Amino acid sequence: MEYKFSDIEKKWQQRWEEQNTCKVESDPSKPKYYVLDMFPYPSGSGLHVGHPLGYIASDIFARYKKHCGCNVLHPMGFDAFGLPAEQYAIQTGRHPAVTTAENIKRFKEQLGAMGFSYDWSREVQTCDPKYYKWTQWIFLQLFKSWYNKKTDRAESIDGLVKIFAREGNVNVDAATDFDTAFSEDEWNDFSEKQQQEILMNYRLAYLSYAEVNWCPELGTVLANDEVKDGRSERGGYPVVKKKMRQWFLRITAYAERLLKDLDTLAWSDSMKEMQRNWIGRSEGALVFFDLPDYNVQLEIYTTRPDTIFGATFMVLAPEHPLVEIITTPEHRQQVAEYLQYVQSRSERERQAEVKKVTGAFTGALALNPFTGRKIPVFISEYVLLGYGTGAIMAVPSDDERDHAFATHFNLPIIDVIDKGMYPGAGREDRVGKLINSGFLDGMEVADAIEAIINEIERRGIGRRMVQYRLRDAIFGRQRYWGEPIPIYYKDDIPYPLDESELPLLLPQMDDFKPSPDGEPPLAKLKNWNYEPTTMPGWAGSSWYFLRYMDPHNDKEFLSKEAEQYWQDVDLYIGGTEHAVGHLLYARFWQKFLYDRGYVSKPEPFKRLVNQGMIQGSSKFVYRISGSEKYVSFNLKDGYEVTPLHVDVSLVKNDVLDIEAFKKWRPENKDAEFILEDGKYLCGTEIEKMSKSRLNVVNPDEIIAQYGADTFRMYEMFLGPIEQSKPWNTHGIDGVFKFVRKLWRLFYDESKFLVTDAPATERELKVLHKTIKKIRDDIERLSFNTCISTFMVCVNELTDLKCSKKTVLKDLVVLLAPFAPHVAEELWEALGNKGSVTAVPYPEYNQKYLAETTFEYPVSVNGKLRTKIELPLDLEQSKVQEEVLASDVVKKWLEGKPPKKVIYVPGKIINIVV
RNA sequence: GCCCGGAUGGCGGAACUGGUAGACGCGCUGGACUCAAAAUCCAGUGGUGGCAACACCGUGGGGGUUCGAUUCCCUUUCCGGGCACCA
Repeated sequence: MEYKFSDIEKKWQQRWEEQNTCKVESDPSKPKYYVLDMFPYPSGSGLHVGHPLGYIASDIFARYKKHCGCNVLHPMGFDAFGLPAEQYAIQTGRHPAVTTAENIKRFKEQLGAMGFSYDWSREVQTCDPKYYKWTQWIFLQLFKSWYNKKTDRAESIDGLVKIFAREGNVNVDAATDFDTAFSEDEWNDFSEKQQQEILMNYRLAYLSYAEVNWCPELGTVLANDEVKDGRSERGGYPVVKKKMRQWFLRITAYAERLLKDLDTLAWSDSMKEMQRNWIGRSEGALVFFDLPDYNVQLEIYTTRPDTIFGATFMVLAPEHPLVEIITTPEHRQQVAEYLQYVQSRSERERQAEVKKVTGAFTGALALNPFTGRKIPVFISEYVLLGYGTGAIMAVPSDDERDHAFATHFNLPIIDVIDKGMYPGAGREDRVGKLINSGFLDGMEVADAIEAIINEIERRGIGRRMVQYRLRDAIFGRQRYWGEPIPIYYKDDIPYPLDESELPLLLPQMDDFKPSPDGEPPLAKLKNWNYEPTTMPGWAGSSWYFLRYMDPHNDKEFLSKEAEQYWQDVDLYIGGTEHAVGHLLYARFWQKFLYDRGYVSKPEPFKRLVNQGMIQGSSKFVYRISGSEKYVSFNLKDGYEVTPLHVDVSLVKNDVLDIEAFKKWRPENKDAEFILEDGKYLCGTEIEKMSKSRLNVVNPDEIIAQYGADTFRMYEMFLGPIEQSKPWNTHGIDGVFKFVRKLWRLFYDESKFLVTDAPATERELKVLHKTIKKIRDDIERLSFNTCISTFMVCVNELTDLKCSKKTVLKDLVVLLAPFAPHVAEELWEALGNKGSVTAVPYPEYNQKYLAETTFEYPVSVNGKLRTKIELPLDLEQSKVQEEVLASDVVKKWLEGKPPKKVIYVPGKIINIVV
């Protein structure tokens, strides 16, 4: 009988569906295990071979855990709101709701063909009102909460109102920029509008004016992580800074906890490091510098207060509010020109020319509180308004940028650190001894920092301060295809919708082109009295993992019972591209919900694995400029050529199918070719897999040719999941051969070969060795070595002609997570009823692994000389005796006694002479 | 510039805590079957020398620790990723 994968796979996929094999319910009698994939954005081009890499890995692990007796939650859904569908709609006139639904259908078909064990009854789609009702609900909870620094958690805003009414805000320590004190009497006298405006400063979801990343092309603002190199991540359009009224989420309140709790997570070091850098904690001091000629103080932040004796000038960000006040009449002109220049520069230019020194003198002088000298105040774009206080004390002796600035403007430089044995050290290194620094002289940097901060605090001219680079997240988007924000306005005051009014449905619209002035599409609707911006793409993905636990609940976002049972994600698999976006926001929402008592775990994802990207190998043809002639790869150097992407399906082993190429596009029909050895060879480049690069390999084709089981195993066989690698189909035959070889242990051309004969010791050894290795390797997600182990096992069983039921039945179960279809088929062939999924995973028996003797490699001075068979756990003295008795060893020792004999049981014997 | 990774045959990659480097697969070479091809099966396959047994070299380069290093330490080159005027 032949191995007919397409029949087998169809049969089992159908049966799993009919029998609800993958459905899972809370079951307190079993331990839970939650395996999650990052749900995909359903793009119009469907899945390519790169997408399933992580899904296959998670499916193997989920199935494995099921075999181990766990109750496994392994769901899938779609991140269905977002820019691409809306952009596509604007170009084609097709409504995003329609195209999204189509795309999801296609994705589900493709996923189904790969035999994943998803419980589709738990599917979520972020654009479904039944889902986004609860996204809106969480937003309302954020709106109705503030962050109490005293208790270090989010609390109800109603509680805050009570405190205000009772004692004003003087005893309140909240996460806010608001610093105006008021008493209980003042609070009670404020108008409704004034009260609401004050409360807005405390809410975790709040409206504020701020510089935002505005993308005119997309007609919307973007979060920091959606901007790369001054361009939008989606589409690559220019981004400019713009001051706008926006919704924000106060993620900065959680900066310290988001940082600290990273230590509790089983994530890769690089992933944690990326989050640490993004949060960007630094310790330093806030210091006030007097401006004697004005009645104001300049607040600066520094991480190196010890260098204050070397501060010879100050620099403000150009947009700093004090610039207007302190600029002297004679410098007004210069400053205005400089501000003009700064304005004219795009974010991109500014980033590209960071080395360029620019700035202007305001004419104002500040007083260095420690040297007592008057120092000039400059403005320059190298100081950013958004970080610290937007002003610095410049220490040109120790800061590279300050030094460049001082040199350019001819300002004094005073050495304050004697670097000693670290002459190349910079300010970050914090090494050396203080000089020219009054009472700090002779101190090590670390001690000096302590001493100066104490002195600053004693004099009341500043204080210790921790600063984060993390900014509050902009939450509104001037776009259509997203969750409406459940806020309405009365007298221009924003109020939350009542929870009973949720969901606030996204109204049907046909024309939702963005306008360049920032007017959101919903504002065009006459009877829309709600907030006109919608939520960003990451809103729905910040909590979807919780909804899977209780997807159909229309009373709560998540019931207590479901939450208590499933708790958190045990294994999360997805790409690195979400390091500082989704993964940070999701942790933030989880912590918020934890504070408010809705979930019981402060972190959502215990273990995170980042699958690598599968790149495409793009193929190129070389057109001779100004002609219809194409020259083969190795001959192209003699010509002036333009490389053009060619569809990978037209190329086999770098050879172009010329006829197919001519038919491929009408403009190619008269193409001529300069061949080498009668063939046209294409060039290759490894790039990201994408439609535009014509290098997309579709999994459907591979599955049609080899079947899903081979496809799954081949993707795993390519290498470690974490590694990125280019797709190539060359090796897939090897995996396919393995499945057929396994099949041939069960069937030859005509009959079923399996017998009930007892297995030999030798066969059991092969089996149990395999069980142990597979179990160990699955646990550390080393699936590529699992496949190799299976191959070795089947090769050995084939050599032994072992078609014995006792051996094969364990092997089939062992293989089931990897190749579920063929495993089910063979399990049934062995006379078993029911799905193999329910069968316990085989345990290995130490008895069959334990060797009594071991062939020891014997080395002399670390060089392998011979091998000698010895009982495994022999005493050192016995070993010595045995080894030295050997003729070969005697020869190597040349009659001299050895200095030492090193014996590691089960590993090696080494003789030192 | 800073911070993380990584470098092993012709190729993808194995070697879990220092212990026989190159598992497994691809490719290649030779052979069997065949009129022939495909498919399948068998054997070989890191390099150099040798008819051979065997010897020497070998995990990007240099150095170190160790009886023993792909693995640990220092240094250097190259590649990938992230951040980037963050005070």
